Amino acid sequence: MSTAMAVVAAEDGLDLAVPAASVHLERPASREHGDWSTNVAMVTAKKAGTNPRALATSVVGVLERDLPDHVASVEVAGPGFVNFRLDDGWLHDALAAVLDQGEEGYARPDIGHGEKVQVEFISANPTGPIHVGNGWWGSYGDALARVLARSGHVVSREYYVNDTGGQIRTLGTSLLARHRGEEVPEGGYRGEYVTELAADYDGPDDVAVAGRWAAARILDRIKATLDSVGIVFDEWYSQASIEESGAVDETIALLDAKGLIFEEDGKTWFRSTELGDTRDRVLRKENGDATYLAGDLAYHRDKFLVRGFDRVIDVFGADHHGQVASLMAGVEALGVEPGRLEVKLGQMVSLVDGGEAVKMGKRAGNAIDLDTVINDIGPDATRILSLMSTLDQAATFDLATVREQSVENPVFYVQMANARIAGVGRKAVERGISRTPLAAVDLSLLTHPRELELLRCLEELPEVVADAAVDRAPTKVTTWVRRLASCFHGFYHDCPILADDVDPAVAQARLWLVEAARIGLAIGLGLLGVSAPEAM
RNA sequence: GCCCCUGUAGCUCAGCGGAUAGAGCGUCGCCCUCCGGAGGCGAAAGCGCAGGUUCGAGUCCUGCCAGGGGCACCA
Repeated sequence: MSTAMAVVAAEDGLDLAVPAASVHLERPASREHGDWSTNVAMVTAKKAGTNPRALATSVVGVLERDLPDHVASVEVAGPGFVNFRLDDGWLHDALAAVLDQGEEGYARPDIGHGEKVQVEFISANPTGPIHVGNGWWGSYGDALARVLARSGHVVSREYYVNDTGGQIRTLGTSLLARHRGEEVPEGGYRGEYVTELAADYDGPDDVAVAGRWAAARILDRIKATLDSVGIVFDEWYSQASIEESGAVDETIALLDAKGLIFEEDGKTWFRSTELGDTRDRVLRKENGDATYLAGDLAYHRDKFLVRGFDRVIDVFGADHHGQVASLMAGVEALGVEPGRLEVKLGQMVSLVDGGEAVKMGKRAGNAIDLDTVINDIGPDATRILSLMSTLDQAATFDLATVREQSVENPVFYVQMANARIAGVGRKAVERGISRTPLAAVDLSLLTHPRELELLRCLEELPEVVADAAVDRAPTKVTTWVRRLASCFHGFYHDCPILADDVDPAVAQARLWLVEAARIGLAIGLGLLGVSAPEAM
């Protein structure tokens, strides 16, 4: 780390000499190009009136007068890159840092500086079982929250419960029909769960009461399902409570004060076209009921203006795309700076099973039930699969590849690395070998390419966490975890740790390297919400 | 018609504007007197099409083609 800082300082020195805008210090894709590389010469050559290679050459000349710690050489390459080659010592220092900071302290880049951010996700209506799309986007939201929390943000996870309105009435109607042994009316909920619930219902023959009763039951089941994949919330926020509190009227009044409200056809309208929406929106219908948007605006007013979140990230399914423009317009109208509300849209997910499309379940009615998938492939596979592709990708997944513990199972590959790490620990105990204190271990004995590769991977984790947070892309953690597992398997294959003919000093250094790998895996899997079993 | 997302290897997906585009599966080879071969090593194979910006484009911009999702006083 201190080495990296020294290199950055060298780069800063250059910034003073040459005005530069987009100077990067980065890890080259190919190791032949060194450990670090900067494009400073290419970016600045034009303004400096020279060519990149010539500038790079003089830069290297300056640097070579006094090389920073751990820098073995600096050279010009390609179109004008300045490449730094480091000695292995910087990796040994990095290893010591991982071990020193441990699972709690390592890879906690403070990019949030305590920013209060709310992540709202899933928020599926309690009118039926949660489906796979919710599980996929939910895994994203949960992992994003974890990544943000690890990178210096104060995070709150929230589920907005749509426990009022027309859909709940429809649920009540459907439940009562089944309760009487009748068919569900057109447009109602026909899934088997309604029949199951109806059998237990012993309340009054009242649509509103029946609807609330059923919604509460269904919400309990949703919670149980999410709990089984480790998705938890800090807050379950009731839509009914917003409407009952008078917040909707207050919000409309706020908009009215800005001249954005008008009455027409007996309805109350929001002039959202003033703020980029495609048409104006109704907030209160002729019968006096608030629309969904009215409630949603009151809800977002509560998030920003009452509870004081600096930033709110809403994770919706792509089928809610149509809501975004009016929500954004409304939030801006309420005086919230654009940018403090981010909406992430998760594209649709489809499942196949050995090439055959998975059919929608009878139980859920019109979608693939998340519970069924979790029971099939397990919570860990459900989560890691969800986090292997980006939110923007309309992904297709094959359940057959992850159903059993098999070679082609990506979850298994990663967890196997952890099991092997634990196995090394068990074997060490068996052989009566224990780790000597780190201070007495010579980490510089780690020189095998496999060892160095593993160290490089571990050293990148803080940067990966930071990137994942900034880009709102927890999949970057998934990619890293798989790479770490790959590096570990390679190391494990080629570098015996406890074999009889291994120098005890080397064995000690390797044991500590294994411990660092354990720390890295634990952090990475923890961010993904995937368990790290010690045996398979 | 308008808006959003996507098009990367036979398949499923990764790829902060950088150098030779990666992984898993599938296909074809190789490695067990070794700590768990549930591993490792290697080969063949790819950026939808056409322009543009840039020293440099899979990545940014425009157009076209193809697929998915939206366009409510429902959520």
